[in-house]
Amino acid sequence: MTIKDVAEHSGVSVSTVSRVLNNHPDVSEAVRSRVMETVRELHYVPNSSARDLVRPQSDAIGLVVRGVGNPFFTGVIRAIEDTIAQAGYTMVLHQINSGEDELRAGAELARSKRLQGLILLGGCFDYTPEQTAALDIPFVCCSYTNSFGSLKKSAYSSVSIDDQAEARRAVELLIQQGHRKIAVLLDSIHDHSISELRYRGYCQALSENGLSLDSELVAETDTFDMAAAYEATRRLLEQKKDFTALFVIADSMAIAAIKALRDGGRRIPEDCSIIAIDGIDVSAYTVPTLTTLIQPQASMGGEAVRILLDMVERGTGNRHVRVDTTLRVGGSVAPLN
Amino acid sequence: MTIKDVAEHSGVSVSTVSRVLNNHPDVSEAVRSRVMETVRELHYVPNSSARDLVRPQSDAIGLVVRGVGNPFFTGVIRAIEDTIAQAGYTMVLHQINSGEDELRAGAELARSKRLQGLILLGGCFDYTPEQTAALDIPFVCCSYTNSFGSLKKSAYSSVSIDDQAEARRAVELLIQQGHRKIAVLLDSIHDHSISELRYRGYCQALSENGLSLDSELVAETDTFDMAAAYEATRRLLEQKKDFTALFVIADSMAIAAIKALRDGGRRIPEDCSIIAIDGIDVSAYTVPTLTTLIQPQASMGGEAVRILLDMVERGTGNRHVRVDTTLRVGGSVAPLN
DNA sequence: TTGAAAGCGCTAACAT
DNA sequence: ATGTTAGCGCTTTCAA
Repeated sequence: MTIKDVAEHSGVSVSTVSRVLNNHPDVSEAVRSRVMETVRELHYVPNSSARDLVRPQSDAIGLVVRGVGNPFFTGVIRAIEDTIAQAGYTMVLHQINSGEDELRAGAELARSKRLQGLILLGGCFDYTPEQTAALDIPFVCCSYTNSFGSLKKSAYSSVSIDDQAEARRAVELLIQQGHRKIAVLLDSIHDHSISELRYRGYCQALSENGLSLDSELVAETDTFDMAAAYEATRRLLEQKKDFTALFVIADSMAIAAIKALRDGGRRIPEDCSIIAIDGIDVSAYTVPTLTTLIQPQASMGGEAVRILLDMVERGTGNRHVRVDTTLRVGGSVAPLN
Repeated sequence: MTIKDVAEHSGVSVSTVSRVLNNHPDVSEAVRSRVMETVRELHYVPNSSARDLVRPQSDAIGLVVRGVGNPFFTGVIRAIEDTIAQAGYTMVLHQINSGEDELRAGAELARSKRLQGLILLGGCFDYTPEQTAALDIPFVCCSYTNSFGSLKKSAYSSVSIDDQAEARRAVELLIQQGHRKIAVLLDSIHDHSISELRYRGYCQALSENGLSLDSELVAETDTFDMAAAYEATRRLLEQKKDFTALFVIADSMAIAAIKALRDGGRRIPEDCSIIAIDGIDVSAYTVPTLTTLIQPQASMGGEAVRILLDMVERGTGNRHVRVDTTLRVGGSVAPLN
């Protein structure tokens, strides 16, 4: 079932069918409707490989996401999709899993779909110039930076929060409430990624406020999943450490931590305050509502697209945008009694 | 940057480059390494449109998902991806939004990627034969059926739970605990979809147990989002209806309902029991843990792939598989005191 | 307004 | 072991 079949079936040439399919004006109404009729009848769908192959360039913007299931990403993806569509472009989403290399995936997507630009969501923080060289189109890192890599600032674009500063802010909010024994729940202190940055902010807040770091109050999960977060929190409790507050580096982990604490007999916030960073939808429905620093998912997505389109359309250079979080005052933080 | 550039740059012909790229055995080691070197140097990535165009057929299985953000889907998607990979095929994921037509999207994907088969996740329950005719490859509906459409059983495959029966089971669990005033929280009683089926189960359980349907105990949200579920539950409470139990058609909505009830001063389960259907990860971390009928995400995904590959490889006919839910006994249901 | 034909980048015969 | 070449399905000049 090709355009040729449609052409023969309607008694016209392939170029005429192509014109009809692409809404070219110079086709008689009679022919147009005859062709459309055939298309319907034959359930013809154009082969987009062939289409993409021949078209000089597409209107496609690529989005490579590591883990579409990540609830934090869903809001960002929605914003990206909307902004791209509004600008008259098409979004091509490509999902990869934790093992895959997002730069290779992006490069491949760029070729195969003739992308105009690329947005990366949930990538690594440690690219080298050699790795990004494979990408010959503009790209922007959404919700992360190259803090642990060797890329020059001018070699990539990014939209992100200041992870370390925001983590520090979160921990300081706890300190301001009188807390001194503050535990932290994170993926790993050496992941060369978001977890490490936020851990630095935690350390910074402690030291700036004259508190010493107690390694027994640092709970590592080695993953971002909730079961691990629950277990790590339980272990923290078992050590009978007398922490009165907990900083969690992600909302989803905090949801599990809340349950572990309550299952362990701690009331929140009376016995233990808890604060996190992310601001995913579901964490607004915990009991008590999770107090968290909300990353502005919508504006991060929108900004990423705007930076990219500026580069694509106007040839502007790479840009880095820092966005601020917003404190969601839930009920999970209280002054130390 | 095409295969031709690579060929010229390495001083060989395009076919030799193609052979190297596709791991054909009949290439000398010297030439192979020289070509690979050039590929790296030039950051060459094959144009997959051209590739797909020329290859007789691919090893691709398509997955069209309405709303990758839906937490229920993530487990299913993971299972589908794993099973497809294990069988030596490649998964092509295509995400669509609520407005788009999954059949058209699937047909387009099938063409463009030369799919061997298609899995639909989150589609409509009311296809007509005309609509599915556009799809000329085997497909299976995952987590839904054609209950409201006119498709013959032999015209499509499906993997799903028996929505009506499972809803009835959930409500009966509440009745067995002595509850008589049972409210229901759902999307719409006339959505020609999952919500309507589960509502039927609710009605059936009531009537079979001699309970009358009270329309004031039916809360419709007209959407699946949590904010609407929260509001609808709040309204239910405001009517001061004396229900002692609540059946919610989806876990995510139940999470919001729990909060609304607790914010309204109801204790769970002492003042109000709550049960749902789905079994998403996060609902295991509510306080109390949500009691729910778990849809076996992993086996549903795996089964969908197996049905599809049977059709693709062995030419077997369409098949329909019903899977059972598993009760997760949380802490949100208690006997009527 | 329509048709003929070139060519997009690639793979796979078919030659050598 | 390597090169030459014919298409895959489509869009787009160029001619008529």
